[in-house]
Amino acid sequence: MSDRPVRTRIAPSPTGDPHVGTAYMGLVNLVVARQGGGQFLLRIDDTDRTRYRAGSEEAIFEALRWLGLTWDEGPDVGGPKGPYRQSERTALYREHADLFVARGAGYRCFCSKERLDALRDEQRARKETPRYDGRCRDADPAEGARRAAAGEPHVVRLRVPTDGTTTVRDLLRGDVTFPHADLQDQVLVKEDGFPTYHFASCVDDHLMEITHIIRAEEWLTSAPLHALIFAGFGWELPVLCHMPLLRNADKSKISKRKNPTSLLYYRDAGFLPEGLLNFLGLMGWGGPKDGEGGASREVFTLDDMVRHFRLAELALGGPVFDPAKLRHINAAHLRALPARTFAARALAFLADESRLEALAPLVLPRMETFGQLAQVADFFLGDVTQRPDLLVPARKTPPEQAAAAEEAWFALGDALEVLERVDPWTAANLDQACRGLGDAAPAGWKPKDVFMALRAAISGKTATPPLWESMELLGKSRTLGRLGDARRALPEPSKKAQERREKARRAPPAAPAGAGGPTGAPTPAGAGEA
RNA sequence: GGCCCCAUCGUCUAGCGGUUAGGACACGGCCCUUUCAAGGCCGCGACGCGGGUUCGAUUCCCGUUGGGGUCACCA
Repeated sequence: MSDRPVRTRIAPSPTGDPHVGTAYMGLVNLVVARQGGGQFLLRIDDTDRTRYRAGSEEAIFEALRWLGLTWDEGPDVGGPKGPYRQSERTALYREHADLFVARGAGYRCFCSKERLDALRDEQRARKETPRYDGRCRDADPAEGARRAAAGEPHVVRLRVPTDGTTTVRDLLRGDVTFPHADLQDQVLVKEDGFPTYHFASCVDDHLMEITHIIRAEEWLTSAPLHALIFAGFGWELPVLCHMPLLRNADKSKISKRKNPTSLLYYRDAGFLPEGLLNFLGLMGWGGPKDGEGGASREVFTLDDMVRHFRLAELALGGPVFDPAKLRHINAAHLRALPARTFAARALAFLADESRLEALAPLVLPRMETFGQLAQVADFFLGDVTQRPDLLVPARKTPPEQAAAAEEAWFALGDALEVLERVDPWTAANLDQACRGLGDAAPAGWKPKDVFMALRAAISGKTATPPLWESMELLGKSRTLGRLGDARRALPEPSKKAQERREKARRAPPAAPAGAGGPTGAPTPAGAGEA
């Protein structure tokens, strides 16, 4: 790491919308690479075929390009260390897995999933930390090789020393020590032959000559595993740096439940890339200290950041992502635009020709002059002021309103869950997916009340073009964003009420057929490591 | 629960042994103004707690509390 040129990377996985955390990591990694005169790479971490979402990779490219976080090497631009898509590197992983096993750093494990599940349940019942019991650990490697060659399904595991500790040096926190007793023989290659994150990432970081691994703090506890993998290969470990996690207002890890997290949302809602980047740069950092007497300045550009940012001085408290502050920073950048630039960018934001074309069939029947366009199309063109009063059925009497607000909160939550899974985002699909929502209407609500709540949430009014067409045109990120806004405009039900509701949902009295209702817990946004 | 990380105004942060603890957002007030913004001024508001170390702790150490993360053939 000493005199090699600085090389950093982000490795998002294409499992959903491009995440604001990806942009945060991208920003820091880009800045550090630029400061070191090196390269910033983009690697797509798509080793989990079950979570892969079509179009997600393109959306990541698009969002990062929009932000101006351009990569020097990546799947689309190529580079000397490619390929940069992990699914295209399987031969490399297989080769390295064999080498790893040959070196005795890992071993083949033939335990069945059933056995491991049973083991885990047992351990949990005894209130122990679930971990692999090492049954295959000391089997004869030659025997393992023979069974593997015979095509017997198996995984490859890391051989963690039975005693002692591993200490990793984090750039921001110093040495962090993990007893091996708390680690387990992690799976490195899955039964399907694909590597797990841990393995692929280490192999790639080495082969791509990454010098600084800058990633989110959630990875800190797997750092010793990675250190062991690098050591197993006899490779030099890059500099490790774990960044604090972006937080919701309640300090939990940022989530789409409590914040818009999709970069596409911020783009479509009319934030400037330089504004969002600036705001992200403020997370953990006070801005360039180039003011009077070294005063810090919190409105700055990417170039300023490259000039002044000091990774080692980053604040470690998990910063709360505050939309109000983001708007303020964005406003500063907006107001600095020369009139000419403003005009060009405003035009680009409002609508390109194809978007106006799509708008035509929805607004034409509802307008007589262009003078009425803005009024009819207001919620397509810009932000909406939420009207909590419109989210509950109009005929509810004032005493019923409070209870109805709670019902609306839950109904919007259900809608959010259903809508998140709609792909592709078309009116027909939306219609199909939301059928069950009407049937699942709260007691005392008619199906149309639920759809009126959705209408009010996306538009702030009760008279609009057809719901599904409107949602389609509005786009997924903004639709979900507004539903979330509407929900936050309502008082949040008590924890108790939420638990009660959760329980009722798990054991539905009579699930309406084809309701498509929410079943399993939704997977949290896969920001990947970036 | 085990392990790991973290801790200055409600929020983002400055501070790196001696400061009236600074700035920004938000909030409140005033000014400017035909209105609303923007802008200017003022105000509100923080070192979680307990031990040490030290002449002196927001700052260093330990503990505690609180928050967060992580414990998958997901990343």
